[in-house]
Amino acid sequence: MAPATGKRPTTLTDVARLAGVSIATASKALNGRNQVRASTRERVMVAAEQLSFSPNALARGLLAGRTGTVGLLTSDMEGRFSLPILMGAEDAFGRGSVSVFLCDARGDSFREQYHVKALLGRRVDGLIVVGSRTDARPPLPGRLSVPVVYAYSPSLDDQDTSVISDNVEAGRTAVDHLLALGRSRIVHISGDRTYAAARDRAEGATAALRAARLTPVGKKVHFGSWSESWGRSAIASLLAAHPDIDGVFAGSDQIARGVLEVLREKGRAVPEDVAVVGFDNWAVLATQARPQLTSMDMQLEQLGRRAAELLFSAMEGGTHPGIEKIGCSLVIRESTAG
Amino acid sequence: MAPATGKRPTTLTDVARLAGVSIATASKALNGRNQVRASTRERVMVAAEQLSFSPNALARGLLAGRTGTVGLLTSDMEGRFSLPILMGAEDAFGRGSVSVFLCDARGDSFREQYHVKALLGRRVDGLIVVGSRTDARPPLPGRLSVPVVYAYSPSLDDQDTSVISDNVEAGRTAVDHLLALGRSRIVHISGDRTYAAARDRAEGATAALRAARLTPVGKKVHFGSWSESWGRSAIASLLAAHPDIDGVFAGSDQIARGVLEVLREKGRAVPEDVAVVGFDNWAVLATQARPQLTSMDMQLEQLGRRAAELLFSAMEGGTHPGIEKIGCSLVIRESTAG
DNA sequence: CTGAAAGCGCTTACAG
DNA sequence: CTGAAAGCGCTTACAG
Repeated sequence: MAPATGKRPTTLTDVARLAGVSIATASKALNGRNQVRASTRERVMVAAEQLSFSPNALARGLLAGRTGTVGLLTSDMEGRFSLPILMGAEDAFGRGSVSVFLCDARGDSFREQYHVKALLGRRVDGLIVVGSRTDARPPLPGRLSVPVVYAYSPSLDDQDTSVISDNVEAGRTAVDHLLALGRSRIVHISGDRTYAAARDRAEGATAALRAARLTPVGKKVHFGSWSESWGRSAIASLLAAHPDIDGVFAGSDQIARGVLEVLREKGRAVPEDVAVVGFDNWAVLATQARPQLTSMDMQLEQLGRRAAELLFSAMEGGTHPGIEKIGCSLVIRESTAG
Repeated sequence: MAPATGKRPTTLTDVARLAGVSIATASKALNGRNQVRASTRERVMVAAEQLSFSPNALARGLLAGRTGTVGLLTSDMEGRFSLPILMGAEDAFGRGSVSVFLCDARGDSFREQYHVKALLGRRVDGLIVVGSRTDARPPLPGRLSVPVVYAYSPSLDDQDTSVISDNVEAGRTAVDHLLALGRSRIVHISGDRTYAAARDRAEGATAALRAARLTPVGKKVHFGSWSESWGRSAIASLLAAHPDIDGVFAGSDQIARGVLEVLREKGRAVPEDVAVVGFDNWAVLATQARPQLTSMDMQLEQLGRRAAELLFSAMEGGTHPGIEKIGCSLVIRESTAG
């Protein structure tokens, strides 16, 4: 049925008729083929402009076998991870060519299947799959007809192409920063240990301490949950047992916010008495903390850009099996900078 | 060129050949037309299954004149508003039929134009435009060939279809809640007054107070910015001038968090001494506050559902000029519940 | 330089 | 019940 707002979209036939040429010539004129007389091209362009002609990408895609469309499949319901990745991917693909469409599977594998089918049915040229956590995930089932790049959360199949943040190195960087400030009574308070993100960051943090011939205060990493309330209760009991703590590496900015709050209440000055590093560099939390929070940034836009580059290359026939890691950067604010 | 991962997608022709029928019959069998013998249908189904045939939506769309695709154009870079709206829209369109693709214009009208062109070129059946703030926005330029629904942020053209949250009523609801708790020394601390959201909520709040023959403490609404730090400084100076404040309506959960923090520091018990209501019901902030924060919820999923319904109806030829308002709901937590 | 024709993958009257 | 044919809107060899 006809759309409410109007007139059926103009077609190349309309343009050709108005310009008084065949559709073949109109097509060539519009696509910059050079077997067209300048004046003819001009007439066609004017006609197209006048009718605000916009070529039907469906027809084009049908012919070309590629649609200039990429699907980004996410399960990140808050969009905290996937939107920056989407932006990075869009940037990498650039304006002129490829469009990225985002679908949300909400962590439901049935819905994921549905979206994959819908996207493939619409003949996207490739797929970027963004996980909601950094743990490796099963690859999309079935033999897919287009290349796939896994971002943020790698595929379990090491023949697939994956791009992730280097959480181990980030843990090391965070602790090295505290060490460089002269801190030596350092604790690592992190989130749910069932998350690879928690374990990886802890691994890096522990390695950095070990390299400095130190062990974490309390002799272990303190796993819990990704929440402010865990940050509060963890730091409270740690301070009671180890009043000499002088550095905290928190597994997330939420945890760090809880830590900062309790440090304030206990009268510990940050960063003078205790320096604090968070993780995620989530602006809403980090810049509004007292003091403002130093945090590790996963560089998600860059991750998205890289995912797009790898996908583009794969669409051209390239192969990139394995996991590529993107470095995280340290964003220094008041909580470690005085 | 051929995609790296493989074989060109199977076509109806492949299926028909394997089943030993014509493509016309294969098509009818697959689409449940009833002019097909049961055993033939069965053979075709098996063949399609075996080749994991997925019909080319481009070809279908070309024929049908509609693609079963809707574009959701957002400018909300954090996704806090647009992702819930996306989910609501997906739900409303249901599984079987329409897919929603999200594009991010990042508040840049050039990029918005680009995305609109890309979406229309791909022949979406309709467009949902989601703003980043509640202020009315200029309509998409040009005569579009598909219906458009504006969500969250209405179109300035009252002939367009818009769905928004009822911020005025929400302001009233929040204050009525405080009044019902017996509070009478109420302040409203809100965000940037250049935002319609701030002004609308303030209008509702003021009306509710007036209806109770009260004026806000300090005789005015306290506008500032959408941040915790503004919440902190605003409540601090208000408490100094008006120590008898017993209720706070904050224009956002971020502001409310700042308010709660200072109330704690000043030794005011919440909700016993001062009851606090926030706005947005942003789980990360509201559930981790001390005490947990009562907040107004804009029901964005419902807003998305309604936008999808209106768009669907418009695609069928219906018209719905004007602005439809979705009610916000009060989510009661400890900060007003004792 | 220009246009008639074939074809991308599908659906739908229309004959048989 | 089945299939040959036309056609959706476009592009691209191929003749002229």
